[in-house]
Amino acid sequence: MKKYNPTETELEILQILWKSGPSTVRFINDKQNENNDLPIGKAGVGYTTTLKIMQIMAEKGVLTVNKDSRQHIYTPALDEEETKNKLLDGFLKKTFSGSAMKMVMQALGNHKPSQQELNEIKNLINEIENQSVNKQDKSK
Amino acid sequence: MKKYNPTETELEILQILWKSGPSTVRFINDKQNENNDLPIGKAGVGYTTTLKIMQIMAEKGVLTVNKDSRQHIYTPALDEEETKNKLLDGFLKKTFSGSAMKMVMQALGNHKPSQQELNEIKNLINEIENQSVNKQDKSK
DNA sequence: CAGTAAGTACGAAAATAATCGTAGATAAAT
DNA sequence: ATTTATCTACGATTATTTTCGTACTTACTG
Repeated sequence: MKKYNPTETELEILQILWKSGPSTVRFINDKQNENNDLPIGKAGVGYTTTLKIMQIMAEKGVLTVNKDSRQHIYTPALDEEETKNKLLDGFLKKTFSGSAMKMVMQALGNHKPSQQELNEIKNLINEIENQSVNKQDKSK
Repeated sequence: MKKYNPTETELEILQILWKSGPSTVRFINDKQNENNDLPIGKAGVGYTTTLKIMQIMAEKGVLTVNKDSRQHIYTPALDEEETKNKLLDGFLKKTFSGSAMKMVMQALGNHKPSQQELNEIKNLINEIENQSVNKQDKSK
């Protein structure tokens, strides 16, 4: 299994697909252009640009495509969470010497989380701790 | 102030500089080639490649260079923490829709931190909580 | 059915990043 | 004082990613 890394644009497209489900090129292209609210004079991404990228992605196997109807329907072939984990991993290696802790610390220290968010984390930490203490029947 | 984003290679060089302090091209190039332990047949990064990149970085103002001696000495012109924060921010936007929490949760859930690491985080959380409790009139 | 709108296919240009070869200058070694 | 090693300068090449123009094809409208 070779290592695949989505490019910027590919990732943007994947995100839209993960969020909205299988879509046409038209839909994706519209989303791209409304997301990146463009400066006054500047045009958005051309339709054929998006098309081309998505065709390439399909070639690579990153998307599957249903050609039954004229408007081809593209579906992400990669698991969202797994892909994000890989991206996170690569980012960690490059930027924080692979230390998730360093990054978490920096993210927490930097981003001033709300009390609610802090609680979420505390809960998660508790879960993790309990898990390792009594890993007996945790079938949740 | 325009937004600058180091490329892969530039970041690698910055990391070495941040870690080791002002350095010559030779030093950086050596580090690069010992870090990326290369597959048997494959050569490392050429010296002039590293040189060229660093010259470009200097042009951009990302590095400063002292040319007093023949071996030019390069120094990072960007603050490490600030730069990493920006990178983190960009990564969050692209990959986790800008939610630091989502990412932290995924990082924690994924990487199975040690008890020691968990404690560090708990401490940090406590610090943050106390901070917001004590400084009452802190309008955010 | 004619004409327009909306798709896909695909080659090729433009933009960006990374690599290297070669030349010339300076220092070090013998 | 030669020769050899080490540097910098810099153009040019390669690789990768993104963008788009153009040609077809198929649907829709009247």
